[in-house]
Amino acid sequence: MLNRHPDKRSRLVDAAVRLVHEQGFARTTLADIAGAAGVPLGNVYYYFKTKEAIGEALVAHHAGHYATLRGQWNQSGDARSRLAAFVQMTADNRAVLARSGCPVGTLCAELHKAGGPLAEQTGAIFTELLGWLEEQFRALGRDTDAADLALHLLSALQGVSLIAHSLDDPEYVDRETARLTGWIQTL
Amino acid sequence: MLNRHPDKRSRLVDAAVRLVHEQGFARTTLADIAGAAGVPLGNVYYYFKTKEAIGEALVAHHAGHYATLRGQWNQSGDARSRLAAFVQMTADNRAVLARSGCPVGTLCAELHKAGGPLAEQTGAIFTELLGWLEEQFRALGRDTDAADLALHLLSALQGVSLIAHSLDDPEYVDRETARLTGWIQTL
DNA sequence: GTCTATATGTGGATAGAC
DNA sequence: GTCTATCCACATATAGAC
Repeated sequence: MLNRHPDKRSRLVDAAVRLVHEQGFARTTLADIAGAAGVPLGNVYYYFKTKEAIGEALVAHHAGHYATLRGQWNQSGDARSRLAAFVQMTADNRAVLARSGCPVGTLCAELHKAGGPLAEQTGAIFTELLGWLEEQFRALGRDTDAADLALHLLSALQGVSLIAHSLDDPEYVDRETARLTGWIQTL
Repeated sequence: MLNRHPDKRSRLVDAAVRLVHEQGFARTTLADIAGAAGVPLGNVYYYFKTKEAIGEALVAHHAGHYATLRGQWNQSGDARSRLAAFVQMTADNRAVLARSGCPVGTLCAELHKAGGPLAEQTGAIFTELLGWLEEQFRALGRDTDAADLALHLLSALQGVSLIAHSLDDPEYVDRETARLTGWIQTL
């Protein structure tokens, strides 16, 4: 990625990230993205050969975002506080989650029904997250069941995001994250 | 619902349920549904005024399906065994869940991004399920936190369905349902 | 009630001037 | 590199014969 077109290209990606989160990938048209980014429709194809190419940039954006967060969390605190920070991030996003769901979770669900290479790339974000969570649980001395605990935590957060989104009520996020935060303290 | 056209209409709904689960609602065309049901495209509009009307029938189908299951579970066993049966149903569906996700969860996610009245109708399935789960936990003597336990259980199951679907691996379902089954026994 | 043919709208993608 | 105009495929929906 030589990034020779920082302005327009990143504006297009930013617009795509926001619109796809709100409307879904299929429902978001190139005209929507171009309009939101202030770029004429035809010019989009100079930066992205196809709509799927925008999808790839989108997935890369989310993957990079979570990689950055993990890097920050790895800099400070112990494993328990890192897990708490992860849960707290979900709690802080209660309003957005109720309105549009988890950006990664909803994208995974949609792209996997469509099939194709994009689906696997999105799923990889979960794999990376599960790996990082497993490391934290292992650091807490849960060597034997670290992977299961990681799966349980991510499942609960993804599930409550889906439910809060489906019922359009951020209170579900509050209740489940409160429970998970307490659970982490008992480990 | 007078159900004066049992054959073709129910064939169309059955085909829609299957195809929408596999492909998503937006990606499933009326031609797909008509073809799978062995009905000419134009004739679909005699039974359903619009595509959204098919969506309503679809949601009603799922709502009815879960209502029937709850009715069966309510007939036998105690609350703990009912909760175990609910989790076991997810475990038994591991292969389908990994391939296409939870029919209700994926439908909720997709329809809620599209907006409109269908979104609320689908979400109501979750509300009904949460209510039933809450009753079971209350029957176990968890009066104060029954609603939170219900939310936790449904979140974990919906979340692991999403993860297993995103990573196309039924083993995630096995691991999380095993944990949840054990958890229920401790309550 | 059933089915064929088609109208209508939309969205991804391209041509080609500048 | 940029932008306008347009092509083309496809999906919902309708018209109208039978």
